[in-house]
Amino acid sequence: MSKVNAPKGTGDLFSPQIEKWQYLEDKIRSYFSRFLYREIRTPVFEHSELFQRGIGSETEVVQKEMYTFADKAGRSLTLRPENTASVVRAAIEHNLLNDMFPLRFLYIGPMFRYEKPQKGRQRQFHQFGIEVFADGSPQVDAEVIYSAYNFLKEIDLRSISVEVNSVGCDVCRPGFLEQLQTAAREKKDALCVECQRKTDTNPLRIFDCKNEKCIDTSNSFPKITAHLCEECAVHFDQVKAALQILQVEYKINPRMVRGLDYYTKTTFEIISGQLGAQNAVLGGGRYDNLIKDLGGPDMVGIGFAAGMERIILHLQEVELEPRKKILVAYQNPEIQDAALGLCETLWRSGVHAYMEYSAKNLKKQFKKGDKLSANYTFILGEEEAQNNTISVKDMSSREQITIKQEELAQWLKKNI
RNA sequence: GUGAGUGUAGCUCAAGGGUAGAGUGCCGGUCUGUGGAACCGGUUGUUGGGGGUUCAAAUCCCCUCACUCACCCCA
Repeated sequence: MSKVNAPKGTGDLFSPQIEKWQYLEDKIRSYFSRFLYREIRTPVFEHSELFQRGIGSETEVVQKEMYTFADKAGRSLTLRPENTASVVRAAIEHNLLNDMFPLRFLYIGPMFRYEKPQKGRQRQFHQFGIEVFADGSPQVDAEVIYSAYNFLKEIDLRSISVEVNSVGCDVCRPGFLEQLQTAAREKKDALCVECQRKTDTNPLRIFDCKNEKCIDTSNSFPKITAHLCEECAVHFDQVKAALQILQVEYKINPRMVRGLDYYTKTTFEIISGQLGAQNAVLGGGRYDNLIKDLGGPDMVGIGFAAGMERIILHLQEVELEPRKKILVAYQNPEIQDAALGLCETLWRSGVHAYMEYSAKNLKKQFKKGDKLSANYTFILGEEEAQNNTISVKDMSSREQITIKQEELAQWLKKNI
C-alpha cells in the first residue's frame, strides 16, 4: 500500500517539540491574564463573507490565500486566515459589547492560508493574539504594544525590535495615497518593474520593495507620518508619549505597511533578526471602522496576532522540570501480577510509573529503565514477594535499598 | 503563482555508468536477581514516482511529485 503524508504546508507535533508548544501556551495564558484578558475560541471556519468584508476583498489574503469551499447546502465557507474578524463577529453576535467588561479577548489557535511554504510560513499555522474593544484612547494602543513586547522579553526571545507607525484614517489617508501615487509616477523610471505595477494598484507597497534603487527612490516620497490629519497626528503623539512611560524601546517606521485593510491610525510590528525572510514575529494595529463595518456599534478595537511557529523557531531551549519516573520490574512471570498491582498503587498516588508486560528477565527491564531515564526501579523478586518488600534502586547512584510494602507511601512522600 | 537547490536504510550521509554501502538507531547474544560500556551477530531499501538512452542507470536525459530556501505576501 502506498502511504499518505500530511498535506503540504502542514505538520505533526510530538515530543520533543510539543513540550515547547505546551510551555508557550501556558506562558501566554498566564501572562495575558495580568492585563485581564480572557480566552475566546471561535470556529475554525466562518462564512466567507466575514473575511471579505472584514479583511478587505482587495487584499492579497482574501484574493489568493483563502481556503474557501462550499458545504453540502451550498454555503460558501472559509477556513479562517486570521482571527480578528471572527472575534469581532462573536462579540457582536453575543452582544458582548454591551454586557462584558473589560472587553479584552485572548485567542490561541490554528489559521489557514494557501501559500507556498518556506521557513516560518506554513499553510496551517498557529497564532495567538489579543483584541481590546474600547473607547479608542491612545494609551490603550500603547498598552497593547507594551504587553506584546514585554511578553516576548519574558519568554526570553532575543534580538527583537518594535516598529510603530500610523497609517492614518479615512480623513487623511486618501489624500496621502494620491500624493504618493503622483510622486511615484514622476519617478517611474527609477523604479523596478514590480514597483511600476504597484504604483497603480497599491502604491503603499512600494515601501516594501527590497530593491536598493527603489528604496533610495521611495525615500524621497511623501511619508504618511508627515501627512496625518490633526486628529491622527495628536493621537500618534499621545501613543508615543505613553510608550515612553511604559519604557518600550521602539522605532518609528513610516515605511511599514500592513496587509489587512482594516487598520487605522496605530500599527506596529515586532520583528526578529533570526528568522530569515519571514522576520515578523508579531503584528497588529488599531481598527476604527471594523466593528461598525461588521454590523456592530461605532466602537474602536485594537489587537495583534503573533506567529507561534516563528516564536518557537527561536525560543531558547526550555528547561522543563523533569517529572520523576519509576520503572516497576519483576523477576519472573509469576510475580508479574504483583508488579501490576504495585503499578496501580503508584498511578493512584499520582506517580509516573511504567512496567513492561512481556519482559523475560530483569536485565531487559533495566535497559528499558535507562531508555525512559527512570529515576528509580522497583524490583519485585521471589524474595520480595515472600517478605512483602520492595527493592528500590536509585538509577543514577546505583544504590539499592529494600523497603517494606507498608513503608511505600512514606518513601514516595520523601523521594518523589 | 515565479525562481533556485535537494530527494539513497527509522535518522545522518557515502557510492558520479559495472554486485547499493558506512555510521547511528533497533532486535538478539556473550550476561535467566540488576542497566548506561565493550565485543559478536542480525535487521530494514521498489535509490521519491514514471518514462527514455544503454549490454548495463542511484549515477546521464525528460516528465512528475515531495521537501527546503527565496520572490510575492504575511504571523
